[in-house]
Amino acid sequence: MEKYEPSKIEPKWQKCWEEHPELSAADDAVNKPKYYCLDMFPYPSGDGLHVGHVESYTATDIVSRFKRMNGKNVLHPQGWDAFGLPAENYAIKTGTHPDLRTHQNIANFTRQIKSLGMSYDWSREIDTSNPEYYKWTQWLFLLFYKNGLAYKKMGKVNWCPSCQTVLANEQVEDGICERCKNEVIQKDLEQWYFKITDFIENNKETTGLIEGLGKVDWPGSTIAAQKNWIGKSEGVEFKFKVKNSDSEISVYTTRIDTVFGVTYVVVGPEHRIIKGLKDKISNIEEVETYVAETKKKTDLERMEAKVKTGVELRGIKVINPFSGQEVPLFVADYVLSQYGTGAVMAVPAHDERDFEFAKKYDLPIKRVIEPKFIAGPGSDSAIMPGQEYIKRSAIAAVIRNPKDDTYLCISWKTAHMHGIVTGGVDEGEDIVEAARREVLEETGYKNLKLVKISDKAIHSLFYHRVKKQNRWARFQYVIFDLIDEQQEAIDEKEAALHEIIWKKKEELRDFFSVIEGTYIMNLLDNIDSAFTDDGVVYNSGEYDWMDSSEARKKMAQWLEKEGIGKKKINYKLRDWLVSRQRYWGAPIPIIYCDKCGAVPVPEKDLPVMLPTDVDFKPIGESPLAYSKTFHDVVCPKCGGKARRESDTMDTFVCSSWYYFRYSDPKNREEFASKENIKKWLPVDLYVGGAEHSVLHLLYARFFTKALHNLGYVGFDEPFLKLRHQGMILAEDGRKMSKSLGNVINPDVVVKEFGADSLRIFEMFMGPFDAMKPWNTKGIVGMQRFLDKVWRFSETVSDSNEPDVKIQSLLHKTIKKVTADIEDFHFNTAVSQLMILANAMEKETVIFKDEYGKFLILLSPFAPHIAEELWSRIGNDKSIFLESWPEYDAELAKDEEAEVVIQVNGKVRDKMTVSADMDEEEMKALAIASEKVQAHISGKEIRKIIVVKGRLVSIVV
RNA sequence: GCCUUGGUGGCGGAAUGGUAUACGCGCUAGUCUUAGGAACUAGUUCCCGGAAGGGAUUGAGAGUUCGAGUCUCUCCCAAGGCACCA
Repeated sequence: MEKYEPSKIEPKWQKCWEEHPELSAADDAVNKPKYYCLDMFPYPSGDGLHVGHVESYTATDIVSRFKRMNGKNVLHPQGWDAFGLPAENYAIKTGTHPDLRTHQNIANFTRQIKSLGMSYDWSREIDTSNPEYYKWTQWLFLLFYKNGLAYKKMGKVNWCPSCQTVLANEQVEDGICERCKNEVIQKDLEQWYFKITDFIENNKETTGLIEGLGKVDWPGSTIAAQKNWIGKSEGVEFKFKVKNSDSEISVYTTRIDTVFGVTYVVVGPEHRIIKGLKDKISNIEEVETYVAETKKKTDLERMEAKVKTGVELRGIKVINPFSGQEVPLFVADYVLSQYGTGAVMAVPAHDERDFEFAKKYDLPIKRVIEPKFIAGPGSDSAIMPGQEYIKRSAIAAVIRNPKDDTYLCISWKTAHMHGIVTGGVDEGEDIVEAARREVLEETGYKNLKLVKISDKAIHSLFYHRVKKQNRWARFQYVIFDLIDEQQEAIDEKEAALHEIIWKKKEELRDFFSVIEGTYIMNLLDNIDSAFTDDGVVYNSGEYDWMDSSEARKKMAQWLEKEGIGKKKINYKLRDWLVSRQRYWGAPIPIIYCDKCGAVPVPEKDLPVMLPTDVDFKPIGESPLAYSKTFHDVVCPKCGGKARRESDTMDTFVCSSWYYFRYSDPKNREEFASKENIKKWLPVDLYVGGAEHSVLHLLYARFFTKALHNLGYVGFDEPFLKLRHQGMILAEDGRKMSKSLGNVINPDVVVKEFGADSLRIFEMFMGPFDAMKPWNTKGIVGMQRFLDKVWRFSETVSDSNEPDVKIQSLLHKTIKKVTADIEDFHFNTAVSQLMILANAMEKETVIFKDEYGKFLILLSPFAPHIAEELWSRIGNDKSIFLESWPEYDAELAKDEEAEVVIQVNGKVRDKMTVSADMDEEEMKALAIASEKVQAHISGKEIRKIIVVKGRLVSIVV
């Protein structure tokens, strides 16, 4: 038999599959259950395919082939996200038209993908820069426009001076353009927006962007990232009255429970109250100078400023509606004008920013929240007397509050760890005994009962607060409550305890303050940080001793009753800015007429074609504006002189709906027909990089929701199941990058090892979603494996006398590989195939049926070699027309099982018995074992646990 | 700081609460070969021991359990996302 040479067989089968497109085509007509398996379509960059592309495309190829063999009508398309800045920048540099460059790149990508044996339905290929495609991008823009979801407004926008275009908030990272890494500045410009904020919450029948995340199967991190980006916060908005004036200042807060701690109010520099109260502000010049200065700063400079700055509006006092207290008013640029009301109530004791500011300007800091370490009955951190004694989960202190029958508990471990107990534990002494001893010395009580308490509750008290100060507090005293084993005695003991506490009150004052019968640790008398957690409210009038959450509820009710405020929900997400002043994108289909204003281009005139007579140099305005053929038009409404909108759309608009187009890529009447959308969508499996966790996925969801809301589609989440491939690092553990010269080119790997080896290797490297380093030596192992499979095809025999061992392993493999593909555990699927191959190789004869089934299992992973060997064992049809094998639970069973015998949890012997031996028999055999006898003889057997076919555990 | 995901041999990694280290790489020895390579065979978590055997071990500590990599709690570390959003 000749050697396994991938370079010979792979091109051969690729050609054959190309001649038989029905093997990978999605059939609109057939009435089988559908499965839509989608890759995030690539941007065809000049660098060509990356090993990361190979990883995700192999995964979807495996799933697609697997689903087809399981009788599904699979839609597995590929296309090109062809518009975008790199091609345009390349054009500026070299003078090559972006269209030409893009299509060269697409040709290269296509060649590379085909060389990997991917089973795409190429008849559905799409290209967002093709007028047949962007016609519908424009049509969707107009659909949104007509329904009030696309609008133009003047506003502060992110402007990248280097790219010479505006950017969406999502494309700015830390004030830096994510593309070119230059600083982004703020500019006032009139721009187009999509109303994505209409869909944050449910909108009529359409599930909102937040709630919809609850019904999709997506990675937790991506769901979290989206929620985080939307940034929903629930709070209240209410008014501070300005003293001696009709003016009011609305503030927004999520922590109304801290309102009695307000010591000043701050407005952002753009707040209109500054103008409104101009006459009353005694230092107006100073204020105006400050405002002017902050306006000059970029967002980046504002954020980078280490020290908070601000100016008091002298002569102005505002009144806290809860306490009636008068507090000063400040202007400071740490308050964001765009968020909430642009004004905040400042609570330095419980907000880090306010704290910092108050320290700097020497403003009062008033504490109104204490950490909650007194647990009420029913709470899981509350421990009531009479609970069982638990051996090592000691306590240090239990103090009862007789007023409401709650207990303060301090765990021994925690107390000791933090130096609360000074006595310490002697070497080798039991920690619980140490506690008893110390208590005894302190109090003279003997019948101490130790109770278990939640470390978590303690944690919030000691660790959290103390660590924030970057030092460990040390205590000199400890008070123990005594909970006697006799319930009756408790009252008496309690009295005694209180006596002790009161007696020690003087000494204790340093760290316990006594408030209303509740002992509150006064650790932070010298506050050097804000306490920002929820806790118990005090110094707050009628709200005293409520939990933060309860106080928030009651305070909001009061505000609403008084008519000074209301509950309010705020979001960080703003509307999506979609216009770009660049050439290589889909033109916005709007015409401006002096008479009629903005007029949508009539549908029959779509697409608005990108002109070719332009210079690409970015000049701060779209290059389209200088195309005579493009710019000057007549108004479609009145026939008068008019000009076209010269901006193009953000490329994310093009990629927000492409998954619809695949269902009906050649439709000239609609973006996709209703039947085809209904037939194929939503997408069952979507695979792509985690870098799209926020932008693309959020925008695509918005498009689907908008189309659902307008009645075009019957579902409101486009991607049911989403998986991200993990990043593949270079061999040195660093990111692959051109500048480091450590990029692996798939072409080179295919040439040296073959596409099948590359595919299997990328699947075998580790969990699909994990970051993993490349290792060229590792591919050798894959080649050896495939070589082995190739070699032992020689031992295949027509006879059908099954080998029990191989048959059992084969069925186990069918079971595991099937489950692993469903679960995206490709690495263990490959490993299981290797185990089967290793076993088959050791046999002198392999039966054809078993070998064939093995090849079918291998085929989605390594399609070329599977197809080749399949034909070599006498099949004339493609292996991909076979059905996926089913496993037989009976055959997968082991006849014999190796049973482990444990004594006190340690493995002492093993025995091989028949798999269905009953428990009594196993017990008897286990006890009879010599090695076991050595460990149990002379001892009493207390317990025996038997797990059938697995183990016997003997406890002595 | 917050959110998310992780931490297991020399390396990538595997393990429904039930033999930790499957599978692959690497390494060691051997077979074949003029030689190198390839291929094949055996071995390979660590410590003690010639062996039989024993002990330790899944970032650290504790808890639940006959039994914990896996469940609970605390701490430490790493990666990624968000971040002056009140």
